[in-house]
Amino acid sequence: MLPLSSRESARRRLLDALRREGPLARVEIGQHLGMSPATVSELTASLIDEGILMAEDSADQSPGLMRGRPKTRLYFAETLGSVVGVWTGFNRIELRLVDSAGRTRASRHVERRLRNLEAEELMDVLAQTIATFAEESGARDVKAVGLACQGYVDTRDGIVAWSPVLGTRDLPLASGLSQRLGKPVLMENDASAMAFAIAQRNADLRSGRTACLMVGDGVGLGFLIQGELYRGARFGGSEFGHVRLRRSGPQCRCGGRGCIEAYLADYALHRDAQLIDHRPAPTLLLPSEEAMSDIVGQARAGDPALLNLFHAAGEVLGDAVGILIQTLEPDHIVICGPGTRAMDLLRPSFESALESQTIPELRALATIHVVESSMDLLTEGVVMQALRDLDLDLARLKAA
Amino acid sequence: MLPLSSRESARRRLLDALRREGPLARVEIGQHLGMSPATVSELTASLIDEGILMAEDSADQSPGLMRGRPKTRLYFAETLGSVVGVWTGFNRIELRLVDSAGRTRASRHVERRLRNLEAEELMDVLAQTIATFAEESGARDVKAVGLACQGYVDTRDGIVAWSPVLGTRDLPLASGLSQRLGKPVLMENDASAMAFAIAQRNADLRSGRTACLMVGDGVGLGFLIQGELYRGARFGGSEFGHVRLRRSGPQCRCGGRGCIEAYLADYALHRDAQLIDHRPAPTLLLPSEEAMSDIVGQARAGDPALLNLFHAAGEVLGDAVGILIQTLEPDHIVICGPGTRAMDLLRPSFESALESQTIPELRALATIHVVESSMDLLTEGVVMQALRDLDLDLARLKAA
DNA sequence: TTTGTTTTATTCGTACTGTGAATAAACTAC
DNA sequence: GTAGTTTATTCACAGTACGAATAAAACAAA
Repeated sequence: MLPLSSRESARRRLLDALRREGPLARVEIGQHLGMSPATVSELTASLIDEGILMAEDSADQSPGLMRGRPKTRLYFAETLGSVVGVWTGFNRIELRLVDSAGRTRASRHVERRLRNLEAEELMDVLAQTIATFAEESGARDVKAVGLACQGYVDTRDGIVAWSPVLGTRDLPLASGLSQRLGKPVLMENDASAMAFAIAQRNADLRSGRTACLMVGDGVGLGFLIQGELYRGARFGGSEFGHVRLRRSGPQCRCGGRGCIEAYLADYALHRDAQLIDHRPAPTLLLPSEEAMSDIVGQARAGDPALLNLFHAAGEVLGDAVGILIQTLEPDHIVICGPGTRAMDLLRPSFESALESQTIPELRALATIHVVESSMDLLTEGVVMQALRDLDLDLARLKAA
Repeated sequence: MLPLSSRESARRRLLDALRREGPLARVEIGQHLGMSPATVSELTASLIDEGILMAEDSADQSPGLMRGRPKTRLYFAETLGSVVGVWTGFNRIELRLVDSAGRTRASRHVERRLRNLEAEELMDVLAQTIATFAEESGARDVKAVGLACQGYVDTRDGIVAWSPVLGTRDLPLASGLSQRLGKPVLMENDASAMAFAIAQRNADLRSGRTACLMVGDGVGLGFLIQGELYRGARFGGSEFGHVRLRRSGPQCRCGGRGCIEAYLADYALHRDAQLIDHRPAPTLLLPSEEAMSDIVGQARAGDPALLNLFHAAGEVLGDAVGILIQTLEPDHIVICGPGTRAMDLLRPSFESALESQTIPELRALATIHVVESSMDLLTEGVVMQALRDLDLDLARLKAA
């Protein structure tokens, strides 16, 4: 939250690089980050001293076909413990156990719907689910929990002001879980977490401005400036999916009408597909991947009513991206999440809507990346953020 | 453009404070900026050495009712020269001559329409206008020119990709004028310039995130993070006015339909008011302030058709602010420009549209400021930016 | 085995920035 | 005058980063 000191930021960049790239020798770190060998030596010396990093045993080297002094790679100490990342979707909870080096040790998803629960019960269930997962994954050293969900998430105070997946408003979820689990709990908006995870895997996206539109269960936006998440006044990202694009459009889970989400989200497409067949409108649950594949398959086979649905959705996506381009002028636009499964169906109307909304000079600025990512990548993002927080805590602990 | 070194940023903050507050003693600078007296002494010593600042003669002090060593205030050296700020509107050019301390020495506006001119002629006319103004204002020491206009302005290269006020596309205006005037020319999007000027006058707006929506000739957005203009990938701010909010709304100057501007800008309100009276639709010129006052007056008197116009405009304004809140989550929203003259008429529908689009928690984040500002404030913003650039150039010159 | 060659890592001296504390300066009050 | 008060400068020091020199650890060649 508070601005990082020069040292802290160098330290963070160093540890970030090690998590992304795996073990690196000091020279390599210097090349990656543009630091002098002297600086890298000094930084790594204190990180090793603090027990965060370890130096590779020179014995276990790669084949002996290289000249010169061999590299000694640095890696994260196992003793640092691990972090559990959690995503709570509409009727599913994704869990991931990650060690301090950023390697996934275990992952699982649990079918569970939280919306019908009271605040206390909800937190009990969630805490229990996390604890069970950690135990059954054989983790004895969980240092923190990172939790992402849709909606307005106050990342600083760990309060969910409103979320379509929870029944209650202004829920102090972080403190509630923290109490139950005896560990710090860090909250994040889900689209922000996804944006961060995707940027960790693509260096291009970590330079300039990247707007990451996640389409799936809902529609969210994560915005990165130079690889760091943009933070608004209170809530991390923005619930961009609830921007109202059509004054009298279809019903949205937020209570409004014509939101971006009400056209593009899985639940919306599924609901509208059911309505075409005159079947009873389903509840607003997250439809299964099979159900969605089915709809996409029928549309690809030429079902005209379904094609219309995707046409309208693509148009809304084009308008949404147009707004982002005109407001933020990003260098990169990423469209990600399960919704990309139908990108071929969305594309024609997406592109024509985008064209009709922006001048060519502006459109040419942003590279549009379509990244097929599933929701479980999301837990990776929130874990990475939690790990970085832990790094910082460790540093400040030693300093005090 | 390139990130400032620690020293450069301290230096900039110091000079910014002096321009905003007028002459300050070293202690006062320290208090304003949270710097130690030692640091301020060191910084000011080199600024005085470089001839940028001067120390007040201890003789001309204020009344002798204070104890202790008297303050010696620091001020900008007169010898540093001045800067001309220019805004090109639809049929008006605003000019302002400012000295290095940020004080306005002269200002003027010229009625002139540039849209009908070819590129070369346009630049000739503009250069001539600026030169004449500078000469007639008795400025012999103009060091730079800052130029703001509506549209997609590439601030780095000084190219106007598209502007409703110019006839040509991708016009290299900065280099063209620079050649003709023999001085560096800095370009800026007009809403960005206005946002910067307004933030210079209100300290609150310089902390956190401030989205400044300028309504007048057109509709523009300037976005500030911690008092500094947000820069997109290429163009400074964003031509937010051309976000399309209604799929089949009124015609906009950009060629599209249903843009924010097509409801809110002066030309749009004026045009639609004429249409009500079945008078021939006027050309898309900037109507005079009198004509606009007339329309507002008739609406206040109860003309139902005009009230409808303002109702629709207010609704669009509410939607626009809603989008900003949901996308950027700013701490402050500023609505400024001549369009605020009708804020009383816009307000009811503005507020209901905003309410229907955002959840209360989110709406509560942003303070909405209505700042009645005319377009001539805009030249102040662009001049301030140009002065800061000059400061930096001076510093880098000395360093090399 | 010894002596280079090559690459990696550390150490050392230096430069820059920013700070607290001590000191100097410049005035008023009595 | 002298004491008191506020402002400005100086000085010693700490933190950070860097280039250059040096040390370390391997392989290659004689």
